[in-house]
Amino acid sequence: MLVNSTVEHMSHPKSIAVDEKVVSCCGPLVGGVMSEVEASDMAQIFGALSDPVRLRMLSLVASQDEVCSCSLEEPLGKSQPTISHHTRILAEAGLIVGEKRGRWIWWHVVPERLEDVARILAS
Amino acid sequence: MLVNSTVEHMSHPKSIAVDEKVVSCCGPLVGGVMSEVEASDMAQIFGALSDPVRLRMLSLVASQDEVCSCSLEEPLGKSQPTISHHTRILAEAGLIVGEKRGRWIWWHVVPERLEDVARILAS
DNA sequence: CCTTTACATCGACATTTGTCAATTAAAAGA
DNA sequence: TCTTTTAATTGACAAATGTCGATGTAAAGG
Repeated sequence: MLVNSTVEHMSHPKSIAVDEKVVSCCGPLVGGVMSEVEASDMAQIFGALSDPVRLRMLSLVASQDEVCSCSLEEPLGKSQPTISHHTRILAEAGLIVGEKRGRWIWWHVVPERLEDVARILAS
Repeated sequence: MLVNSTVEHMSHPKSIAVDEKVVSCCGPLVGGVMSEVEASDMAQIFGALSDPVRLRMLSLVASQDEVCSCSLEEPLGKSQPTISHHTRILAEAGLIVGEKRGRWIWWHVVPERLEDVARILAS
């Protein structure tokens, strides 16, 4: 999500089921069959990781610990609206966070979130 | 992939880059920016995990260690062609393997594959 | 053979997704 | 206030995706 440095933190809107029920406990191998709600929440996260541009974007953000949107256009070869579109999807999945300072938004990864997703798969 | 018990094992067709370069070493946080080929390979795997029906299907298969396609239709509430479609996508991502015995195909998960994907995220 | 059963394939369709040009919004500096 | 810069939003469009009915295929049993 996007965080304004002069304002309170926003919580991830769609991460409740994953955070509390799935991630903290176990992977899909345990605890019976996944509910439709759990499945939809998890699908949203994996959907954010299912695009090559977003995966390269994520690795770019991870390679430094702060990257502004403007410096993503050139290495990814995409237009400014497309970059904005993809950062939004990664942010809504809780994988990156943007902090607005002046005219720029500085993105950084959320390592705990990546670990959460990893824990879903390997119980 | 699909494995016929009377025939040799098939290797996963699209998993080379992930298996050798990404998974065995590190997550997206290390080793510079991801190449387009690596990103496409990983996106295919995450794409297989980005659908609620497939996630529930995976958890169903994981909950027992062998499930035939026919017993997936009812709990998932989808038609037989749709089930076939989704099993194929999960299998092409290397997440499940099907073994044909008689008229049935018995599916089971590939835990090592799940661990591979987990290792991509949490280096 | 013929029938039945389990699964794959095909064709069609609606929905979703990725993309960009054009425009809007907001922040900073002159 | 006016201009510049950075990012979000809108509108449009092609491509990909999920779904099912209809049909094809292969295995087993009469």
